[in-house]
Amino acid sequence: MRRSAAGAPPSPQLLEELSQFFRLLGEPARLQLLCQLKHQGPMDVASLIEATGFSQSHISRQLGQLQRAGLVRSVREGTRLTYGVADPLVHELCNLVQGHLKQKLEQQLRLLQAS
Amino acid sequence: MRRSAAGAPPSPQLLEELSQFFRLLGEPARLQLLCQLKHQGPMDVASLIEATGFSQSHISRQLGQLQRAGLVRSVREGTRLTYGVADPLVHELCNLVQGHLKQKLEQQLRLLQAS
DNA sequence: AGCTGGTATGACGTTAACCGCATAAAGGCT
DNA sequence: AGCCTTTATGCGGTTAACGTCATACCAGCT
Repeated sequence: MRRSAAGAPPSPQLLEELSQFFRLLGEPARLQLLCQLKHQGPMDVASLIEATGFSQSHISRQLGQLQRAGLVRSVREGTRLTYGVADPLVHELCNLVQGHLKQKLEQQLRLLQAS
Repeated sequence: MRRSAAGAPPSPQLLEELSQFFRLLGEPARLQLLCQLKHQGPMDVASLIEATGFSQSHISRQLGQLQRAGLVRSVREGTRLTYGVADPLVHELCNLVQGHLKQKLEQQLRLLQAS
């Protein structure tokens, strides 16, 4: 067992899928929609428009992508759709990254205080 | 305590930083470099060029971004630099997402078999 | 059926990111 | 000092994604 070598090298295809997923969260608008849904619970599109100020078509596109990725699920209520988070994954990811960002800032603080 | 409402609503600034971080991993080239370093351990730039086929300037730029994000750290060895992963975070993130992708595929399989 | 409210989608301008080429900057030699 | 090797950076073309407008689609109602 080699040191520092973890698992198998990821195939190009997996690499592409992983980066494609991360790219979804790399767009502030989509991340905002996800956080909004996480924070407020399921919402219909009209509420999302009101909450974010985005246009209807924009929201529809973003939610479509998120739904295809399995992050969000829609339920019909009469003529309108209500969207909700379908997987807590995003929340966990954000928490992990947030912890990393915090650590980085603390480190920078220590460097400044040491000078 | 409200149901389905987790934590505070993320500030626009945090949202931007989070998405910026995810955008780093949204580029296949960067993710490949990270995985390469994770898999092989620390490597110098020449080895990375050989392993990935990317141009020197390209690699330098990507590693620069990753280093500013605190994901990678460089050590001078004479005239050349050796880069290594500075945070296991990316590995954890990829594992989480990979699990999600797997689950999604299994679900699609079940849907096909049910038809 | 037609009509209305709600959502998705084709087309398109605009912005941002990638990526390579050439070159500058930095460190190590004689 | 000069020279060479290695890495970083300004510049520019190209590609991909965003975001809007207009429009098509879809479900429910009279």
